[in-house]
Amino acid sequence: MKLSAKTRYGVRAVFDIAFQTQNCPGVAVPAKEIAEREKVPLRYLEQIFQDLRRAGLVESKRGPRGGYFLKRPADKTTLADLVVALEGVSAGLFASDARSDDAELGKPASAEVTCALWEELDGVVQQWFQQVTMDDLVKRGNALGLGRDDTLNMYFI
Amino acid sequence: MKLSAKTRYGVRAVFDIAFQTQNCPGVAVPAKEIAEREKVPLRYLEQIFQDLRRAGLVESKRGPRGGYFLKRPADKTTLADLVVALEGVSAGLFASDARSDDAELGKPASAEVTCALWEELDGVVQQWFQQVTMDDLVKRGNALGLGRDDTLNMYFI
DNA sequence: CAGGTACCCTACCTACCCGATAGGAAACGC
DNA sequence: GCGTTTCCTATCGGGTAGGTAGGGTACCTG
Repeated sequence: MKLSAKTRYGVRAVFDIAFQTQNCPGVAVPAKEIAEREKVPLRYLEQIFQDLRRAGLVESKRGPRGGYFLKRPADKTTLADLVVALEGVSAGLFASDARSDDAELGKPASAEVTCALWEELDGVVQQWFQQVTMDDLVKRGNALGLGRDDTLNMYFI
Repeated sequence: MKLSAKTRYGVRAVFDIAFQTQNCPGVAVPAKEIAEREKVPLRYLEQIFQDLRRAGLVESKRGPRGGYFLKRPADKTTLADLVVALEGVSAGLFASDARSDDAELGKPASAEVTCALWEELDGVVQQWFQQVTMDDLVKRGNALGLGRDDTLNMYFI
């Protein structure tokens, strides 16, 4: 009953990109910088970004001046997208295991009731995930007065 | 991002008692019967019931004719009670881990935003858990026409 | 009071998976 | 071509979920 560190790292990482590049969308942010700011092991963060890239949420640019940037605008990427990409579950965060209980020969008497229950919970949670966009988080960051790294904005002077 | 089998088993077990004794509340249901109906390993189910008993959700009676029965009426026991008792988390199902990220020296830049996020999610989920009672589940079971075991009602003829 | 029933307590074990580290290859920019 | 940065794969240690086991204790019945 908890989110994996992978997902939490991933949310922080994507938020970091969205926040840092809110004035210059599409600019690549190197993983190294993100790792330092967000206190995520670099080599582990790289793996996370691979998952995000394969899921079509970020794109990458190699070599100097390379890094990662959002494929879609920040208000089109939801927490649900991240969770699905990183938690490794397509649909049914809670219900999935309950299903396997039935699959085994001889389903429990109360399966009809409890399975429906977990699916409802899934619905509630997924709906909540879907209505939180990265842009929402950026706005929150601004409201809290979080600091941006200047190096990115340099090129806009 | 999933409930443990322990919690799922526990929900089924408590539902089983509530459902079987809906016409004769307070009658003890032996673990052995529950284990068979709900397809839960008996020795494991016993452990689960110990947690539930210590949490004050069920009471037990030893010896022949013994078993477990609900301490409170079914409409006063919520899913939240069960989850707290079995998942081993007092408060903060999601937020707990995010906290420890901060605790480590050098908190990530986005901690202010993301921690608040997980706490909100906690709130949503916990609220949902709190508004589902065992009695609700019993009603669902009846609506679905689930079968009760006759042996308990025998004594009411 | 004897013996079976059923709960109770503690220890232990094992397979899985999360989180992380590592090595090296491929692309890119200057 | 040389440094930078992403990309791919393998590996690995530790924690824990899930279940087994053994023995004890209360209770009822005959």
